[in-house]
Amino acid sequence: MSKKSEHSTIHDIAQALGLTASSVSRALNDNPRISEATRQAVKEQAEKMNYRPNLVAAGLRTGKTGILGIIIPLANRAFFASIISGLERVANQSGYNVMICQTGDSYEAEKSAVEALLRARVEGVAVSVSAKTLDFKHFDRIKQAKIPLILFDRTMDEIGASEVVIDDRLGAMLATEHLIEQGCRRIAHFAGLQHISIYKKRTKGYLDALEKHGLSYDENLVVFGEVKEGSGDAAVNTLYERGVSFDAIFSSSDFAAIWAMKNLQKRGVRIPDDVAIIGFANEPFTELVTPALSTVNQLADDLGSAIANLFLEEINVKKEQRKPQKIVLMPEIIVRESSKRVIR
Amino acid sequence: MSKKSEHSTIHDIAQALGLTASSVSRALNDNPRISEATRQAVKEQAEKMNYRPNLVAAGLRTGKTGILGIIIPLANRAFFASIISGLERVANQSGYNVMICQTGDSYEAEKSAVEALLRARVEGVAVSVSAKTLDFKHFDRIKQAKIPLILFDRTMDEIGASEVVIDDRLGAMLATEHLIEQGCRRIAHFAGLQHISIYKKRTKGYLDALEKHGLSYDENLVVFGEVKEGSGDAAVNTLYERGVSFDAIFSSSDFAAIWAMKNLQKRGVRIPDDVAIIGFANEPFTELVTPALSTVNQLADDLGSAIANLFLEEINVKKEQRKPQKIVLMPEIIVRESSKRVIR
DNA sequence: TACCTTTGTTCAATCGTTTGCACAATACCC
DNA sequence: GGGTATTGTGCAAACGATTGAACAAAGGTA
Repeated sequence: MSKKSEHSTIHDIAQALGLTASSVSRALNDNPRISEATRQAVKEQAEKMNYRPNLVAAGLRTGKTGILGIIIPLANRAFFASIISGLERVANQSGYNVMICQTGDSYEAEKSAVEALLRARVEGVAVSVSAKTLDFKHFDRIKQAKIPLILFDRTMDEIGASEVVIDDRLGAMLATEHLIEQGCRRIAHFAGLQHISIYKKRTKGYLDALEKHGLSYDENLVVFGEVKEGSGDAAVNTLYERGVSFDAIFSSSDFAAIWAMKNLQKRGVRIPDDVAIIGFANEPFTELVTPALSTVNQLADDLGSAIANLFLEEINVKKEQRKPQKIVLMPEIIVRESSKRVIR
Repeated sequence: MSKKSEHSTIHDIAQALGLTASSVSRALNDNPRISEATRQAVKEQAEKMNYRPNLVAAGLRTGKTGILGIIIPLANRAFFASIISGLERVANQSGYNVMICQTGDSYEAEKSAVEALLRARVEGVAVSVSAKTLDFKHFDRIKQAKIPLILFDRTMDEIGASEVVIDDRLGAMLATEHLIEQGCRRIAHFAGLQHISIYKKRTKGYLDALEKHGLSYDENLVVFGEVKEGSGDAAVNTLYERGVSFDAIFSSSDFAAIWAMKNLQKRGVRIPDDVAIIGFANEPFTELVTPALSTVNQLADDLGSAIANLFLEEINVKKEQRKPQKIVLMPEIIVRESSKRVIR
């Protein structure tokens, strides 16, 4: 019983049945060039011997490891966690495993993550580009390896890879229009850093909505800069310092929205009656705060499964004629108490 | 330039330098049996040729794939996401990659996750056992493979594997004591399903704290049953139906705590002055609700890194004499507004 | 009977590394 | 100078699967 290895191999099965390894291999893979009788016998014996195919050996021979790589800034963030979840679920259904690498938003870590995945010979890589990444040579290595490269969330046109994203402009537009429908006319906007494309697009959506409904743009209503937790608090202060009046806020981030809400509540402002608020991302906490925060659903789980599906599609296309695709998911707004005014 | 493979191999390097693959291999691995001169030459050439070691080939030969597997119910849950994050970070520092499998709390999925990871020849597996898992044969296969098996969060003594957990009893005790220190004397408890060990331990901690401080146990103050989102709401109703008075709640789950808080707020109960509340888990939303929810920090990230460290330790121990270890992390309470009464 | 298919199996090479062993060249010791 | 270490490389066999090609046995056809 105690072999050299802990696992039985196709050779062991072959020996037990008086066959060769090749026949066993073909039997297990349902190759037509094998008789039904031996196929059965082999499978029974495999079961009996607790045979478990060695994907490493098979991978060496075939070049297919059945592994997908994903590179993200931080696994411990709701958005990325959902993407991983969706990606793994779909990939797994097709027999693929998922390997994850975190960059901590460091350029160096991103580079070494790419190398690590290529060394492991993954069959494809999905990346949310690190915020600090400015050059893209390390992604060329993925293309040189001729495996699918799929960007999501934070994409970079320069790389010329497939993309899976949501329509940020549309999401922002829907959010802003919703506020307008609630009767709001002076809608403030927390815009985020504009060199990051998703924030730029959200601001575009805000502006488009205003224009569509004939509202004029007042630059005093827009606060640029990071949209992290504390900044929502600061942004409200900024609006007050400017002495500008507003009856709604569309924040490009749920975090900033929540802190803005806290600030306003402290000031005695009623939400949504005095100021309606809507955020962006559908972070888990948004439905737990009081009042529950309206937001834009980023469909993170769907993004993950879309990535997996695109990968499965690309993997079967001849590498040479693989054209970068762009998949755009349509976000939906989730209306909760923070923006739902009583019917006038 | 266009070889059969997309990657250069040690043979290519060897050929370019008039050496053999074995020497190249030794040079790259800093084997002492190689001259400094050729070591240099090989490394330069490798760099020049964009050589990337094929971990699949090496893994086949050595049996070491450099991959760690983790099996969790759902990646998209803050606690597990943090564990993944901590695990990946530490594992990565030691050159390991992480492969994840989700079970969706299904027994079947758990079984096939084990198989998938074993087929991929991971060097160790960390598992949070699915809620539906009642027999453990599939874990035997991991032990048969003689690789480290580490259980976390939901553990099962029956399996006889190493464990990394937090001291749930202590966390609960600290939480309850904190409430007592705030002057609370009639502390309600949302206990969760008692056949799940973590909830049982938390209830134990609650009882221990009461006893330590000479408070008598009133069964009317304890609500058993699931501690999911809606159930916090129902639990408060139950307390009112029982007509029992209480000045604090220790909930074994943040979710139940938050819904309890919402319920109480609707009833006009002031928090923390009328009822102080503390939850368990330090879910991300706890600091965002109003009032911010006190809770017990589960140290998920630390759990993840502890798992990685234990793995790294066990991997170097002769498989035969690997003894199951148990690592217990000490949780801390995080006091926020929901339980911090003004100094009397 | 001779020849051609079809069917099922074996043979042997291959994927890219690692590694025990052999072996040559040089260094060391008395 | 003869014998023994020491040092640096090469040889060749793994690791466990896959796969094109060869081949034997059986069946089919004229």
